[in-house]
Amino acid sequence: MGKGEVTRNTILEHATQLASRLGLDGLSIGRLAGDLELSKSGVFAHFQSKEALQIQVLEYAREHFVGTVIAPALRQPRGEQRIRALFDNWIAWGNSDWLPGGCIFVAAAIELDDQPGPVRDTLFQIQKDWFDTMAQAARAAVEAKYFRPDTDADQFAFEMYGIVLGFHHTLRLLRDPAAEKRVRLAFERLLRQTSLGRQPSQAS
Amino acid sequence: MGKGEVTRNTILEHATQLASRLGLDGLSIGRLAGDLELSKSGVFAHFQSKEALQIQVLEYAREHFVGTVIAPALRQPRGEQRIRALFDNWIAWGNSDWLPGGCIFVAAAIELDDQPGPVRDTLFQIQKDWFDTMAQAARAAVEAKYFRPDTDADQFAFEMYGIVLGFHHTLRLLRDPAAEKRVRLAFERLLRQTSLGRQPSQAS
DNA sequence: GCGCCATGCGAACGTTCGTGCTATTTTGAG
DNA sequence: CTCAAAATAGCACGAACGTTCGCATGGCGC
Repeated sequence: MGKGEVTRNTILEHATQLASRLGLDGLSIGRLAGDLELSKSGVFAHFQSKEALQIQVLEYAREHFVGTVIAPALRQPRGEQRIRALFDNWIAWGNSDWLPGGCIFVAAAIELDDQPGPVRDTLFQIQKDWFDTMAQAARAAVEAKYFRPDTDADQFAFEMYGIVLGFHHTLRLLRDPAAEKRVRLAFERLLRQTSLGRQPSQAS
Repeated sequence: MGKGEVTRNTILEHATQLASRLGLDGLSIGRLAGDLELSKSGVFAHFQSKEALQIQVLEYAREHFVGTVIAPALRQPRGEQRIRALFDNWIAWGNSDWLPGGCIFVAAAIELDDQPGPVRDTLFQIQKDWFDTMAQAARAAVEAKYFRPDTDADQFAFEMYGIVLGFHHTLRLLRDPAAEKRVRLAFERLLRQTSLGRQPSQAS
């Protein structure tokens, strides 16, 4: 790994953390250069444009997300353990010190939701893949006889997503110390209702 | 209402819609002036600073939120009807043409969650009040014998909040046409589980 | 209908932004 | 050790930002 690549990684690391606090748009090349004691043009030279920097930040974050959230969970057996691992890792990801401003994908989703372009497209794909991963884990949980056979996997992913989003807002804006307790309660409720084993008749 | 106040309202109206798309930080006085065919200094004169403008935008949006979401719901009888009205009005608010970029409070919450200052404080209070309104409606639903007597009203508010946030993301970033169906399904599930009437034994 | 004061304009300020150039320094292969 | 190539610095640009100031002007109370 040449020196340039080392610098590039350093920049991306810092940029990712900065973007989690200030948003992808709040990222500025001058700020990055100042923080890392580089020249503005030195930083700029590693990326052809600010837009390219934003995209690479998203991809850099995705690699970490896959490595710390998805991959470990997929090493768990299908069913309850994998579902719970996805959830726990996700919660830990949003709280990690590595992202001082909270989940960068949540921040970016709000920021980019009506700003068409390649950056949005990148984020869209990341989020879509994540949804699919959750839904796929739900389908595997059905096969593993953990979830009810009539489970709507996409609906499960939707509800899981909402629960974690609620956690993110409650923790980060409202600073509610009960946020983690609440999110776990909500998830248990979702699991209880989706899983086999004593659950309501839930007609139709 | 003097001329100045009329202009001020026009500015705030446009600023609110702009902020819903670009964020409170993306708001720029020059952009506002251009759109409204005013001079930059003319716009600026109505507010002492950009920060004051941001705060007034939030308060302007809150008035609308109270008027179109909360007040009509509070005119419904306690219990199921009021709970459903809160939910329906909220969904409609997030979809309304009046907010072309989606709920401005959601956008602002992400943007401001780690940027201390008076703007964040204003939003914090708005969101806290909204949480309290939901929880209070849940308590009223308990009194009205719609919700189970052991209902945790704050937990209900948390879950309702998460469900709607999931809707917001699914609709706005993923553009999933099934978003509205999903959010209604999730809410029905929450209601079924919280309300009296055939519900699971839900031990402990 | 006079006169004042709210209202808005125009120009300018110092910064910061992203983005080009052209040098200069640093790196690593032969 | 040499020298081309890679990496970074330096400088400048045009544009946009929030903010300030002095000046015109027109709406409205008296």
